[in-house]
Amino acid sequence: MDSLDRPPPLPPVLPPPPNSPYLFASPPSLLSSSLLPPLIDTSAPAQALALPSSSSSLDIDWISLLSGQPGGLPENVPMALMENAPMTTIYPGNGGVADRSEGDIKKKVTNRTRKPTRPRIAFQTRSVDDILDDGFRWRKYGQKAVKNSVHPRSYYRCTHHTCNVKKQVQRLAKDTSIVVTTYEGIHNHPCEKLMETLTPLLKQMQFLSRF
DNA sequence: CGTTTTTGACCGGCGC
DNA sequence: GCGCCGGTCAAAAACG
Repeated sequence: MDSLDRPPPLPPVLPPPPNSPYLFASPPSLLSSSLLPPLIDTSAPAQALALPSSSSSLDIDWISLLSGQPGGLPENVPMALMENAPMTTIYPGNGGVADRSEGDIKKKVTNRTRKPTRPRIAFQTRSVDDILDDGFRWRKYGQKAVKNSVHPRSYYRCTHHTCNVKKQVQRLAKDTSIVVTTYEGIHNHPCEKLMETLTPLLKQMQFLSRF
C-alpha cells in the first residue's frame, strides 16, 4: 500500500467540546503547503530530536526548515507536519489513548519491547479515509479487533530502515466517522515526500540568494 | 520478484 | 493461577 497516492481526506472541523481536556491542532499531513505549528506531547518523557542537519547534497538546516523556527523543533515534537484541513483532537501524552470505558484504546500502554514510554500523540479526525497522508511511508504489521467496536485497529511501522516510529489507526466506536490515529515515537529522518517537494524550491532559493 | 498486506499464533501485562 | 486483552511476530498470500 502506498498512502502517498491517495487523495487528501477532507474531514470537517471538529469543534472542541466544552471543558475539553484535550489540545487541539490539525492532523499530520504534508499535502498542504502550509506548515502549521507542530504537535506537543504534554506528558511524555523528553526526547531530543535527532535529525540530520544536512541530509542531502544540499547544505540545508532541515531542523530549522521543518520546524519553522531557528534552532529546530522543541522537544517531543514529531517530524510529522500539519495539514491545513481539519481541526483535530490531540489527546494528552499518555499515548493519546482514550478512556477504556469507551472501548477504543487501552488506558495503560503496555509496550512489549521497550519499557520507557515514547512520545505518543493521537489525532482524532473526521474522515472517510482511514489512512491520512502524513508524507511518511508506513508498512502495516498487524490488525486487531477492538473490544466494543466493530472496527479493527491497524498497526503500522515507518518503512525507513533506521526509523522506529509506529502508528495505530482505528475508528471511534462512538462515532465511526471519526478516525483516531496514534503516533508513537519521533522520525529520525526527513520526510521523503516533503523533500521531493521542497528540494527544487530550495535549490532555486539558494541559487537566487547568491545575488 | 521484491515489497506489502493479511491473519493466526504468540507474548506479556493486568485484573480477578 | 487463569483468562482476557492489546501489541507484535512471521509465514503465506496478494500485489505491482
